[in-house]
Amino acid sequence: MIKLKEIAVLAGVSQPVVSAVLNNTGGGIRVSEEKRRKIRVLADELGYVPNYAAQKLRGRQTPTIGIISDGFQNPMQTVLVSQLMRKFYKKGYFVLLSSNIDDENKQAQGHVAIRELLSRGLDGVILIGSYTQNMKKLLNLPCVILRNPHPEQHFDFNIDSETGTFLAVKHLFEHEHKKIIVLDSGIKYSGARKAFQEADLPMDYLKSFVTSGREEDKDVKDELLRLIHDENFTALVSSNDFIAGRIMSFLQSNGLRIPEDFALIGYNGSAFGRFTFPPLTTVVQPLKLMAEKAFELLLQRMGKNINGIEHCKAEMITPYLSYGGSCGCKAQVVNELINRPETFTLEK
Amino acid sequence: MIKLKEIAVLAGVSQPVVSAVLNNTGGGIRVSEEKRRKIRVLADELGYVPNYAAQKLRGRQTPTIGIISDGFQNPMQTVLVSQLMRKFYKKGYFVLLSSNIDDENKQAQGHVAIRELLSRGLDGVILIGSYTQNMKKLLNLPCVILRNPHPEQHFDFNIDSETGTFLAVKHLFEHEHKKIIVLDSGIKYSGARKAFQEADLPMDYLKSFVTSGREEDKDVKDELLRLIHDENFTALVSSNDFIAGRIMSFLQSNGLRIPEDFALIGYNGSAFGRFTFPPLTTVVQPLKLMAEKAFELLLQRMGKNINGIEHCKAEMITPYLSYGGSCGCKAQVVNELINRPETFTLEK
DNA sequence: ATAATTTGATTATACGTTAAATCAAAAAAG
DNA sequence: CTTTTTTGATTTAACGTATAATCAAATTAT
Repeated sequence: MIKLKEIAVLAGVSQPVVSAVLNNTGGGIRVSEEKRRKIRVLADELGYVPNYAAQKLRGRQTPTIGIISDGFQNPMQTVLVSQLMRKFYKKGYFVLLSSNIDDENKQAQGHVAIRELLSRGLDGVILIGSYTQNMKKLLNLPCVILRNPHPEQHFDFNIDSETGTFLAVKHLFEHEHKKIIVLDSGIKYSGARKAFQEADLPMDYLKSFVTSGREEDKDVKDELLRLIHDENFTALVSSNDFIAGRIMSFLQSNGLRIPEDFALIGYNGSAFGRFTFPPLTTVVQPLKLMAEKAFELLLQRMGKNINGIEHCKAEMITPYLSYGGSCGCKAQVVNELINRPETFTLEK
Repeated sequence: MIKLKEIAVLAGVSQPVVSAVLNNTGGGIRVSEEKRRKIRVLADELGYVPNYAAQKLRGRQTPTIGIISDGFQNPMQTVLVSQLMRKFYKKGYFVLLSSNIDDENKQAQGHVAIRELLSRGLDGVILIGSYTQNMKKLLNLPCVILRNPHPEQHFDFNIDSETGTFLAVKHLFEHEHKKIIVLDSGIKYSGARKAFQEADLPMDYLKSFVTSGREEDKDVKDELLRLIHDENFTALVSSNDFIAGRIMSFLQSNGLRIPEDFALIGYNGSAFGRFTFPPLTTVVQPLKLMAEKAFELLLQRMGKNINGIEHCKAEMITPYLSYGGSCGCKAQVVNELINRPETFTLEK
């Protein structure tokens, strides 16, 4: 790698002159126009790239944000990451991404990703997904934590899945559905329970049902048909849009009309829901909003130099419904973002 | 930020001793067990994090790979990125990601992402997607370029989309289909043409057809039904799996049976194809293979210190078919990876 | 008892950069 | 013509770390 000194020798000047020229920074140094040109040409020809380590050591800051996610395949996370990158770029920050994949297996080795990233000189960090406790002491700089699934751990923003199904079920009530299946037995199911309690409906009108959505899940399909035909369940809230789509196809191929005979609501707001027929009504996770909030909060914390972890906000973000035709509404679909159909970007 | 010298003062030793202890590195320095313990405890308590810039400047190398993609929302790219990260992590490399989003708008500003990333001390780079010419001279270190859409630019590996549709159409021939619709007018359509030429079938048996897959695309739906009912087209190769799924739903709700009345083949091998009914036969893009090849090639080039761009391989990678039931095959679906249903990981 | 070795450290130095302090020569001001 | 200012630089120092060179004291060998 070529360095300033080498350029300086070739240009017949001292090394600080080269530095001053290439950085357009005074530093009190004045250089003649002729030499400036010469230096710039040389730097270009030799392909000079500044040594970051040296610059950084000397105190020069390209303000940099680290985003550490526990994976880049989950579309929710990639949406968050993309949104955040865009925002920080616009604000003049450089963004470094890394992942703590596999760290679960290597607890002993420590959190390579975060350690490495930190040591590369960050001004702030956004942590997405799970992280383990000993990241804590490493994080002695401003950070914001998103969507941490472990309840005993900290987070700043998390999406309120419970309210998601709560809203979905309440909406189905508006379409006169009383017997409803929910594809979850955990937090999303509990949101449905709340809606039933609030509406004073008997709990056996609410069916929890778990399926992988796999092709060979034959029992599940039979059971689904039984619930519909024998027990008169008339609607279903899925745990994600893909499975909702699959169930839609399955029921349609069994002669049921959606939504006339059976109503469906998906979950996640994935763009895929705009490609079923009828389009899915779905619970949208406001990832853009979440990114926006995380962005603002991190800027704030960096300004005040607050080391995030001790001051977590633990704010829940409420999902909302996007109406396709599958729930029984007259479909009023806004097709904002369909140009990248396999992307996960339905949110308004 | 705490530094070695401060620990040294507190421990009552000189700074190099602290360095030696915390790095477990001889350097010729011997330290008593008692002081070692003391130093380690102090470092832990004070939350010492080494200054990367200084370490790097001093010559310490955590071997690092940069991956620069033109976006992290496209599932194809995130699969590539995830695969590559995993491989490099296993090999002991640290991976930094960045994106050249928005750089198109800021030509003048130069390629911030790549510049910043480079200056952070990389040993090799993987470029995914498009890049512009002046990245070239920045890239004076080993690199591998994937999937470059611009034909006038270099690449090492690219997926042969033409052969994808070629294979799909040939497969439909095996199921006795003769009149086939292809949802593309570009390179994928050209693959279909080749298959028709090879089979000596008239070109008007092949219909090119472009749709956004949008809900409101009413003309397209009418035209599709017309082609099927009036012109006896019996099969379709889609440009992606979502649209294939949407068409499947649409046709089913119009009383057509898949695959008995009409056969469908998707494109991309997205996991979503396992959630339609019947599951989609789809053209799988061998992203894992691509990642594997890129990984190997970069290691090779780093070993030999070859600066990629001048030595691009321009190797095409051939897609393959994964058989669901939608083409007419007895569905023999392997559900390897369905536990993350909205992920893009069908590949075997 | 003296020389040689081992132990446990210290001091000096270099990595590439940038900013501050300094300086010589030329130009402008008195 | 001398003094001051301006121009165009050079030299020095510092960022935090890690290694090499050095060194004093303690231990072992002769």
